[in-house]
Amino acid sequence: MGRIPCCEKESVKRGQWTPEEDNKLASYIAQHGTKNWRLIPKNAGLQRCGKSCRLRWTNYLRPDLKHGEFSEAEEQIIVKLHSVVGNRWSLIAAQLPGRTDNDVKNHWNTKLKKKLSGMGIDPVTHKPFSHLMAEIATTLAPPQVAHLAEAALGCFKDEMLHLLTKKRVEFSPPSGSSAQHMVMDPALQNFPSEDKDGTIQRIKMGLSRAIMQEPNNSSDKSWDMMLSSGIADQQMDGFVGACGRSYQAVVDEFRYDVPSYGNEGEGSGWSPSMCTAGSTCNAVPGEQLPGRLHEKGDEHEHEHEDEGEEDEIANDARKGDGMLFGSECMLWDLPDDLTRIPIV
DNA sequence: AAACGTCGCAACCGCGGGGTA
DNA sequence: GTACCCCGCGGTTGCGACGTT
Repeated sequence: MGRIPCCEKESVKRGQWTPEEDNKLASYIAQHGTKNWRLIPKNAGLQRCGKSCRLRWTNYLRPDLKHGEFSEAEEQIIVKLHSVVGNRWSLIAAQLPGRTDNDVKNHWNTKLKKKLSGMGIDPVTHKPFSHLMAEIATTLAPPQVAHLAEAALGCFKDEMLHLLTKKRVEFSPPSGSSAQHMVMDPALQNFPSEDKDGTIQRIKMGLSRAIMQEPNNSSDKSWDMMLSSGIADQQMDGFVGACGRSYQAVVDEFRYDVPSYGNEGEGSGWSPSMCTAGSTCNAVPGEQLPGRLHEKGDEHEHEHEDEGEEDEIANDARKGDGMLFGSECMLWDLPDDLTRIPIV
């Protein structure tokens, strides 16, 4: 027995709302409120189903809605709350006055996910990619670690390269399983011309560093930052209550899981200072670091950068003093043959 | 200028929870 | 206890706008 449809599909209009329909709905709700959505379209003279009306009202017509760009503070709140509750958009939206769950969800899917990925942070777990790799790698024997590095290159390179070049580059995973078989497919043979900024080198270094990196200790910093960078205590109380978990549980999860999204100082929350909590990174907030991945809008930023950049990266790496790859600091000490990508 | 690809937003869909008779 | 109704939620899709070739 199937569910009874909310309306007769044949008799209702679907698709974009016209200004006339908006007016009818808005003026009806202004007079009668939003009780019983099933009756609203009928009474308002609309050929729409109640569900469609509710959606239109809650996502677009409501007078208290904020339209337009998300502020940086809002973005930080979304990211932080998402790291605690995941895709519970309504919960997250409830902490952002004037924003709907649909807004938040769309913004997350179209912007924030990419932003985090571009910073080397897995948008699902909110951990740096390198952490995920390191967690797996610590349980593996050295030969398996080599395989992991290889697999990781296969998995991440498409996304990474797309983010960096804004071009879809199709690769097939290397067919061999050992590091010595790490020969890129023909598509990559053409890549060196696009690797002027050392993209491939960075990916190689980042992944291999990731594997060698010790999982680091978390700190209280991220939580403190969260409270100080946009979410008031009171707001957080409400949120913690709404997500059905104890305050301490949420705090603990933040302390354990979340990289330092917030500001180290007055700089932007999205600055390169978004290093892993407890990392040794000593990056200066706001300073453009060599390993930072590009964002839309600064795609050409590094086009003509100092040619000594690669040396600088290598030096940093040798010193082990926390060069930034994506968003965090990693150590570099993997044999060349595990990471070598032949560049023709 | 046209064709094609990508992006972002609005809207839809199906499921599940809560309330009620 | 259960059947039904209404509503909210999260995932997905459609389509116009915009950018690139």
